Amino acid sequence: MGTATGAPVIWWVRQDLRLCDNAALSAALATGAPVLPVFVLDDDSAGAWAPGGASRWWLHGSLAALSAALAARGAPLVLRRGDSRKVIPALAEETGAQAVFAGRMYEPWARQRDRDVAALLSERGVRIEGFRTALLFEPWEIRTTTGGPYGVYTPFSRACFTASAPAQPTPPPARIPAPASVPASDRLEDWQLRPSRPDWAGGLREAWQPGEAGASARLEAFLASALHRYESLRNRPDLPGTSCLSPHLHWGEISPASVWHAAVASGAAQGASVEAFLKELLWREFSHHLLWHRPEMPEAPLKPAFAAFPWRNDPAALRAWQKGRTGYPIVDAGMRQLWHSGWMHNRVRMITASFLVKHLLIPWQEGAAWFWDTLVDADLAANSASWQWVAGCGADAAPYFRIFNPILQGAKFDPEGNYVRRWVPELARLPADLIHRPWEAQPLALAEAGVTLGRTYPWPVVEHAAARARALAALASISAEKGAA
DNA sequence: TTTTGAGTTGTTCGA
DNA sequence: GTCGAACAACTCAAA
Repeated sequence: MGTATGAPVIWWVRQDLRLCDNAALSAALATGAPVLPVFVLDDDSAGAWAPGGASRWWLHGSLAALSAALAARGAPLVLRRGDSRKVIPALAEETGAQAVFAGRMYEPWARQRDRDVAALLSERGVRIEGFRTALLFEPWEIRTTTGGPYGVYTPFSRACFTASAPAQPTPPPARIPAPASVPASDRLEDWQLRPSRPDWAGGLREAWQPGEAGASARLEAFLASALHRYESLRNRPDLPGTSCLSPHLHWGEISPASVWHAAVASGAAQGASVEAFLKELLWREFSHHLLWHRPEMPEAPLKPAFAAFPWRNDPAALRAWQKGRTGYPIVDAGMRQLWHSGWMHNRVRMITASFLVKHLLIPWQEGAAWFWDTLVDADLAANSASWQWVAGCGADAAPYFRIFNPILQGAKFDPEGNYVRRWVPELARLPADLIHRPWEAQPLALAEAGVTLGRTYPWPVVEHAAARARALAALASISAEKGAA
């Protein structure tokens, strides 16, 4: 191991805000040169897919945590803002760096940007190397027997289980040799990633601890208390049955390989629950697989027939959905949990998304845009793939007749009504058998619970049976047979 | 090339 | 109240 002197190499930190199990960082360290960690806030390149409000709040915390962890190991984090096509080559020039190491990104805009940056660096004789830091498998590694990409989840997951297991995670470096001269950095505070006027982030602060330490703590808590019952309780929004790792995984504060191996090692005795959890990690992989092979996925339906779907333009209904005022308690609870905490239980994401798309016939892109702005785990691959799946226009999509009944779903997965009570407090005093359908309650029962429909809580914006019939008719209008007739 | 079985997460209706 | 079938047609993946 030589001493760290001379020109540095750049570790370009992106969605891999961690020191553990980071192949890009390891490769930078392996050169023996001083390492300069750099993060670029590149809203220019991301365009419409720049991080939304909740994601920016998270990013601030995660960068602060990474900066502190790096400082403790002797290396300062350099922050720069602007188009990476300018910032990265300029930094290489300024520091004399001959190499740049980065974790790969898979968003279409990021792929284009990274190609451009590589070309610009190449002109200057600087090399850039990409590493797999965000996924278990590269999207192009998993292939069907004929060599093509998968379009159906189950065979994709089987191929992943058959492929060689992801490598064991590597420990964090004890020390990171800093360059003798460190270029100027922006102040994180000056980026104003956190809201101030008004400060709406109180619920986020309560719920989350961004950063690598927070990610590890969340994983440990999940392994200790919920993994062994994951298969049965993961659908219960009223109970802490899920891992809540999604934002940590999105920002790369923990590697999917770390999560994979921890689950396998800790839950060996509860095979079914471990397998159910690993399959969720593979859904994340599948989303990236789809985005890689179908880069139009965030904007356009994967099934072309849906271009002719009779979507409605209904700003008032969209607003009611966004604000949790649809009159369907399980839907409103989910939308308010999202607004308050930046996160929503997966079961409720399906219910609320189905409601927007099928009961209200509002384009899935509107829902995806709202989630993009409000979720702390907003991820282009997962968000786009999941909305398309619910809408029926995606890969392996839900059949046309699968229209969630928000009353039945509420009764089935929030049987005591405690999830609704938590997020829709004006209904808290209704008994469990009425809380998911307050409009059917007798006047006396409503009065005893202090509920006045239309005043303390809205009437349903649409009637379920009528909305279901309307959705089925809309779907029939784009079916192949109908189109040919 | 052709064939075959299958496809995350559901609801409703009628027996 | 419970239970099983119907609900389209299509595409995918593998044999």
